[in-house]
Amino acid sequence: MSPTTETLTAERILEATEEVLRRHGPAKATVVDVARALGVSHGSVYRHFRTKAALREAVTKRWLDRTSEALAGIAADEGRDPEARLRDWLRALFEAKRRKAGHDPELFATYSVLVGESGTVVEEHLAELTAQLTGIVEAGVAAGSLAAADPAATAGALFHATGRFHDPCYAGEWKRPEIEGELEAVLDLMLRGLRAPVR
Amino acid sequence: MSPTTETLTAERILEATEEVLRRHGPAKATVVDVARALGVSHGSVYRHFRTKAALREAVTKRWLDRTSEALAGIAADEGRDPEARLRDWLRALFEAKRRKAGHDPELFATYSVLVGESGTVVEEHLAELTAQLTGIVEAGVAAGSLAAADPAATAGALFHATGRFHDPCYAGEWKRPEIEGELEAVLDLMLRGLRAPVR
DNA sequence: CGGATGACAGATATTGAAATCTGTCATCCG
DNA sequence: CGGATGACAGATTTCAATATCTGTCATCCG
Repeated sequence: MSPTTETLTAERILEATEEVLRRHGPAKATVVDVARALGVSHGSVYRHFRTKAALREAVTKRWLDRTSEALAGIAADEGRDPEARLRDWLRALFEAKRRKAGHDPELFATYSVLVGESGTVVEEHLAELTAQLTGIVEAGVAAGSLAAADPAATAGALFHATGRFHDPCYAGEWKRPEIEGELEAVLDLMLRGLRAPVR
Repeated sequence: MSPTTETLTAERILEATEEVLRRHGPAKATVVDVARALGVSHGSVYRHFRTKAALREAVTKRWLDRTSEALAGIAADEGRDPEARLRDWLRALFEAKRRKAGHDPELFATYSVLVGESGTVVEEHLAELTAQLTGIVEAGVAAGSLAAADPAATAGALFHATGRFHDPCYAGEWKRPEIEGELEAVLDLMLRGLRAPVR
């Protein structure tokens, strides 16, 4: 089962890096460890990723992209009521984060550190999420059920106002049982404001 | 004016501790430093505060109480329109935090660390702030200008939804120029939902 | 007597020498 | 020739010895 028989691809390096990060944590995971796990020299890893930071960013991007893709399904479900989609999307974002943080806190902490390092990648991820939200708000405006002068700004406000329920810096709060009710209270307050006045 | 001539009070110890924290930062400030600054032995400090943690908590409490008192003025101004008071209170909270973080980032970071250590004290501070907010919401409900079935829950939602604009973990964001507009967008969205429907 | 002191034990932090890591590149191999 | 290698320099981390700190308490002093 010598891994050296397969070609060394960026993909295989990323998988090995995830494994090394899972095992050693963000502080102790080294490029040498990754190379060792793949049975190659560390020089070979540098052929595919210019720096250790670039390698870590690529791992972070993969992880963030998995979240985006899961949510894209809800955002794109054109058949459903936009208000319900908005609620479900924000609830799904919260549940996904909470599940990860609760199920494997160390791995979640590891990725939180990576996210803190990877400026550009994170910005793009947040832009993608906000774009999905904007799409839902626009659908609501088009259908006449939601009122928003500037859907993109409104989506931003929705995302910022729910930070407590998706930002890793609040991960400790997600264990408290009241947290679900707190999300519902924020959702109720905001959606009351978003609903188009009945004429 | 040798300080040794004055009596050693909890108050004087707190002042000296603030000074030592300001100078050395949270990691390097020791009880021995505080005693040295006061010209006494460190055993004397332990006569007034059972542990180093208790001393740090007392310093934290003083700092947090200063913020609460400044905001209490806005919350208690019964003469003004509750919606305007709500906006001003949340804006004042944001401005106070932003000013501190911008003016002396090191000191702000120091207090952020202390806040992270001082569980109970911080909980009480948050309870006090939420109580002030609840008072404003109740005044609005009483005046008929705001609609809230459960003012305390609504106040909690308002506080949670504006976390981005007062929680120290977002201090880095407060330097961006767009941040003021983002707060206004969140306030607009929430206050639209809070406003009592015109009959 | 009530409050301040400083010696002390165990816990924590600092320090500097040795080990390891990052990133490069001349060299090797299929 | 194109990709893998491992020696290397400089940066970073580890580790163990050393120093400092926390919290207690028997003792001292006004």
